[in-house]
Amino acid sequence: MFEPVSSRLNITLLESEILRFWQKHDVFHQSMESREGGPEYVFFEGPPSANGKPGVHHVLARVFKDMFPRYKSMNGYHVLRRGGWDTHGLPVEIEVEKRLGFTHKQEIEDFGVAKFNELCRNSVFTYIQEWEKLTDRIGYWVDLEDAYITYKNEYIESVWWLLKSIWDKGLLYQGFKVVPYCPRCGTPLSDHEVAQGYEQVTDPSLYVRMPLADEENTSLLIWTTTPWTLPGNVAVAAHPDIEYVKVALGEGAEQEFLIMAKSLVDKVLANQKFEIVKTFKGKQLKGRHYRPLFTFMPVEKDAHFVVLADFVTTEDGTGLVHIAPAFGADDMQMSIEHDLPILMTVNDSGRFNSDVSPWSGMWVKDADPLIVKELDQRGLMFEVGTYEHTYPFCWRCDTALLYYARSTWYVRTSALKDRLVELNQNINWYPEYIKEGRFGNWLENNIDWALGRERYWGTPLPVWECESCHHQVCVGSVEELSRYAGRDLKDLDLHRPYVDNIHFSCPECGTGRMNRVLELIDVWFDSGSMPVSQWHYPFENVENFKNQFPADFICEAVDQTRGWFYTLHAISTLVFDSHSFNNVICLGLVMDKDGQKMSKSKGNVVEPWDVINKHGADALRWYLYTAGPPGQERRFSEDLVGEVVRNFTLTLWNTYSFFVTYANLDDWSPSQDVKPEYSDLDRWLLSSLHTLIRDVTEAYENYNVPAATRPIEKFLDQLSNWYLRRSRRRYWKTESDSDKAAAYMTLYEALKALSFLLAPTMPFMAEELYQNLVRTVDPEAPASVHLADWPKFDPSLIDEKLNSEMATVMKLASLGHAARNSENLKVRQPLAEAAFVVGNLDEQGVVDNYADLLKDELNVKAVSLLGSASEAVSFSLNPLPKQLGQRFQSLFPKVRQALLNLPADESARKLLDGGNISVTVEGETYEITPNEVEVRAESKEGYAVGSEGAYLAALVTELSPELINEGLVREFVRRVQSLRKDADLDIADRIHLYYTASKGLAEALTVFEDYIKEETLAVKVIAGENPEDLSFLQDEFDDETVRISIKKA
RNA sequence: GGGCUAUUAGCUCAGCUGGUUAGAGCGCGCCUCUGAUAAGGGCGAGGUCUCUGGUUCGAGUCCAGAAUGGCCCA
Repeated sequence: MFEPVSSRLNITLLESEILRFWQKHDVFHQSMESREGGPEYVFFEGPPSANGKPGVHHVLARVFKDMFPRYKSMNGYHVLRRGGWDTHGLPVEIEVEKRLGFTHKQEIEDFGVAKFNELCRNSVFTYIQEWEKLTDRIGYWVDLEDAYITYKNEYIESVWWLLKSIWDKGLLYQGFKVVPYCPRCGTPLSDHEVAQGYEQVTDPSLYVRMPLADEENTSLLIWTTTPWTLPGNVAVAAHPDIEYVKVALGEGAEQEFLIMAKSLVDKVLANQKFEIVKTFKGKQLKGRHYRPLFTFMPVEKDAHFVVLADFVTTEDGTGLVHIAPAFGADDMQMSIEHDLPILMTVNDSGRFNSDVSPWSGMWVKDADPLIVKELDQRGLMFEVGTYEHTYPFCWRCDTALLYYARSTWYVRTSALKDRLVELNQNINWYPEYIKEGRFGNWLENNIDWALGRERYWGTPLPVWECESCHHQVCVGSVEELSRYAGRDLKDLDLHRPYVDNIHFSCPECGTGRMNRVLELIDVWFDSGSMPVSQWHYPFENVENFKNQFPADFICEAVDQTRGWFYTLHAISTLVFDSHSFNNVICLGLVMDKDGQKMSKSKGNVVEPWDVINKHGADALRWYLYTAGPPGQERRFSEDLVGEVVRNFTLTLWNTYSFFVTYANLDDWSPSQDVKPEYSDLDRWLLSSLHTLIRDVTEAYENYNVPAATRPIEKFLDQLSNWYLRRSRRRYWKTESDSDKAAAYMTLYEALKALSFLLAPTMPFMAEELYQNLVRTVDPEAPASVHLADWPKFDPSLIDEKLNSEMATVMKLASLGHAARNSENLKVRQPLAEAAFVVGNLDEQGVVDNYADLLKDELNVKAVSLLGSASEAVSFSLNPLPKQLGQRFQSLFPKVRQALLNLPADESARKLLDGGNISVTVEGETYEITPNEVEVRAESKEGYAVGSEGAYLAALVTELSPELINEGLVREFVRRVQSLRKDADLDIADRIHLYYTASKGLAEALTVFEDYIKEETLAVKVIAGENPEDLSFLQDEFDDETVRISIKKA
């Protein structure tokens, strides 16, 4: 006996019971332990940070991460699924700062770094319970009890080891560079951080005069959108080969001369009267001095002259670019090439320093209008407008970034660019275009990794520097640091401020004191180092690391291309000269219903719990797998999850519940003695099933998620709406013969296989099916479907011919229904005959071979094939472009026309009998085979016909009295059945049936009494009577009236 | 400005190396079937396959350009 299954499904109840079951039997850990000794399949968890709530986009990543480890486990692989948490970094600090009401770094210093970091450490897991609950509820199996945590000393020590390895290769260096800098956070941002914060802004657009020193009344005209950089100006750049002009503007005393690029004159001086006085190449401007706009700071070097540079363009502006070395990467390059002074007019809070007296202490962007005003008053402002462009903002605090010259630490990744690119060839990217596209391009354009962060809560950069001789050492372990310090530091917290308090004397000069450099490292280095650091390698777990590197599979959203995907790849390339992962699924971002990215800051994050509580985790998972290509962005819609439940889950459930109900009624089990005798329909279903197993397995091996899921939907549809619909009677007939055994066995095999095929994707439903269908009959079977083996397909059961034949049968049945419809012939009315036309000779056998099936489905007494000799239809020819086009190329249109000119009926008959026909085009005669022309059948008058392309179904519509009677009886039976249903009778309950009917119907009912008894499980049929104590149904149809009552026998 | 990617029915998506009637599901309207089904079946309305050129006997598909959305980089 199987556990009885209600036809109603309570999804959330079912899922919570399954969760309890897994927990009780510790199935997750068993799924790892039971596969120990098997080949390793390595999965890396990209660590999320638990100081924010998980959203739907996290669910997306987690369910994709889940399915492959489950699949591989079922295939005998040992899959460690170690979780991880990303715990360092600015986001954590910002949360704490907000709580403390801090707005500036100095407040942290005053508060005390030790205390501050303690608060950070405590806040890191604010939402960890939320994460654990959700992870558990969606069935994502990952080991969170044994998760790696990036703030642990062991983790940090491994990171230090990696940094030391990079240092030893000479790839860690300190440089002076203009970096995107957040003045509020007081730290430079890495490129991937900057990338997250571009916004459309409106900035001032200024055209400013720079009066030449040696030419009266003549100015260089420059353009800028950042007035605050003007006090730092030391030069103007011109392109050596662009044409410049001197133009005259105004009259008399008002007259002045401006210099700018020729091609921009019309744009800049639109609506103004001007005259070009002189045209010359940019190189002629070289070295021309102009009068500085501001002189706040002393200039020790020669400055304020024109330099030549290739980066100057004429896309906008004036073709003359103002250079402030402290505030632009190109500008800094110029200062190096031309030995220009660097004017640091702004402090590291983004405010003017005391030298810039009028605006000292003012936030530079606030000073913009004041600077404009001053220049205007001095007559230097030519034009002021506004300019819309994208400008970077701090991705966390939303402060405008400044490009600002800082000394900071870099990893010289650009030195290994070629290796990064080569090793990328070892990675399979899904979707594939990321490999050479987004990721490949990023590697090709690699720039050094800005590693330093001037912050508090993070992995300290383990570099110590001598106060006196500036000798630097990089420390790669606690043990090494202990040696330097001359005491055992194994209990030292490797965070600030504790590491900062470790000093020792300089090993180089022997006298100076060594201080740590104070910087932290980019948190992305933390997460990118997880293959190593999660094992505390090389200090421990050397074997584990070696077994678990590189990963076979990782999966995150596409925004990690420059994030985790890159840092994993970069670190493994730098340190191990290896790639870090073999296969990666790169998910598209989840958008809200309007196509906007979901993010915490926008507050449009969909609450995953709403969806799960309503539709269940399986349905949400299935939706995410099947909704579209994984790499494509997707708009999330809760309604579509509901559709999964209606179309897929409930269909599956009903099929399952049908099976269990009837199998129990018949006391059937897979081990019964009756030998099944499979029908064509059974063999077709098994063929489809094994085709499905083959295709799904192949899809998993290729990381093709839609191909691993969508075909299951199609199979289930065919199982439920064709196989089962066509087989229904086989289950409720009374005798338990070999045909019934075959029907049960086939359906059982299909449902059982589905439970395995669905295990990685719908783990809850799969478990339910498995427990009831497998475990109840085989207590020796593995305790869970997730501990069982993945099914193997049997090629001997795959019959392509059968598959295509059945497709034809389904098509004919569908046309038969269409034909009935066209004449309003309801299916309950039996008809004498249905006749079919099929497209080609090979398919003609189908009608005979599947005659019973077609008769039953269409409720007709006979089926036949309308041969070529038939008078019932007329034919036309449809020359097939694919075949004929390829054969005749440009001659095709003429051949086609020639074929259409042939007498259609005669040609069609030849073709239907397998013969060739010939056409003559331009004097040449060609033989045309039946494969090259489709024969189409069309209806003649007097038939109910349905047709599509070459296929046609025609129904004989004349009704004999017997057929009419049978139709009446069917109407009657249907009403009895619906009474049974309304009375809530069990499907096997016997009844007593009473009726009174009008004359014609009464006659029919007498003739078909046995049939009625069989269909309605009536042990007694009493005509002409409706007992008064029973309610009755009164109805009219086909000009007959009837009154029916039933009673449970 | 550059790169990647997408654009097919009201919505969500298929459409293989080019083949002439562009499909499915949902939704909508009409009809129908049913002792597994919250379902099923049939018909219908709904498409200039984003646009413009080109290649070809033939373009949703290939090429060039453009537009719009998304992401990334400047």
